[in-house]
Amino acid sequence: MLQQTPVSRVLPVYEAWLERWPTPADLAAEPSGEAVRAWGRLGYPRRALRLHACAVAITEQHGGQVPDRHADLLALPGVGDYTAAAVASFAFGGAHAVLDTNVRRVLGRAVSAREFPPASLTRAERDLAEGLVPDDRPELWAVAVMELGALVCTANGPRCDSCPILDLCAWQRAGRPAYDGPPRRGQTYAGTDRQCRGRLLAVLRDTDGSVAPERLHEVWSDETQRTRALAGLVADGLVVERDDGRYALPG
DNA sequence: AATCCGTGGGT
DNA sequence: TACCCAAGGAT
Repeated sequence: MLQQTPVSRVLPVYEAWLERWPTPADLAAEPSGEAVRAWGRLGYPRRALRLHACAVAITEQHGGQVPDRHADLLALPGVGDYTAAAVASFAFGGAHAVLDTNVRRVLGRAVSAREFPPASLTRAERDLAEGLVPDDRPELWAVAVMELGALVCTANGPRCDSCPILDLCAWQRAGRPAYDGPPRRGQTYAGTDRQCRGRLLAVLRDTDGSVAPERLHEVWSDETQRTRALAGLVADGLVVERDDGRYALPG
């Protein structure tokens, strides 16, 4: 849930989710469409599908227990290098470089004197991060660096006056120079397939049972784009077309 | 390697 | 008002 989504928006959904499905087996026993519905408006609903698939994999292949090894975590649906490292470290105390957007920014500033990290994770960043993971209580290091980035060393308006490592920050020492790398393109959204998919799925999510195609027309009039987006949702497994031509979340 | 994939709060 | 971007992953 936290992938590309702020903590404050995740928390209420997370609480409700765990109350309804306390264990992986509980979630695995449900149709994937229920996960998509319960995902609500967190965004990137394919994550809901993958989390459901993840619960199935844990139930069927790991005896219902979340695996503790990085390689096993990495093999789970929707779990990439960051999430595998985060779970292996936070939950099991493993020594891994937990490289999320916050950590990349903190290390980029404190060590490399750059306001923002490169657009994509570089080998140099990984080498640096791995070299900093301590042997003793590595999970404390991981959570500390991440929280520092989330609460103090923020992307905009960093609270440098209350930073605990200000005296060893290379970016501070360099006079906090502004970012001068290639422009990081912003995501336009209005009129995109993403927006269209979001509108279509919202109709399905907020409706019990199935909906007629006409209901989808109401939220996106451009037929070419609507058809393409709907086909994409079906291909992703987020939506199913029934024999009677109506649409529904996967049952 | 570059693109695609949602949503909403902050500025 | 328009940006910016947030505990990324899959292809």
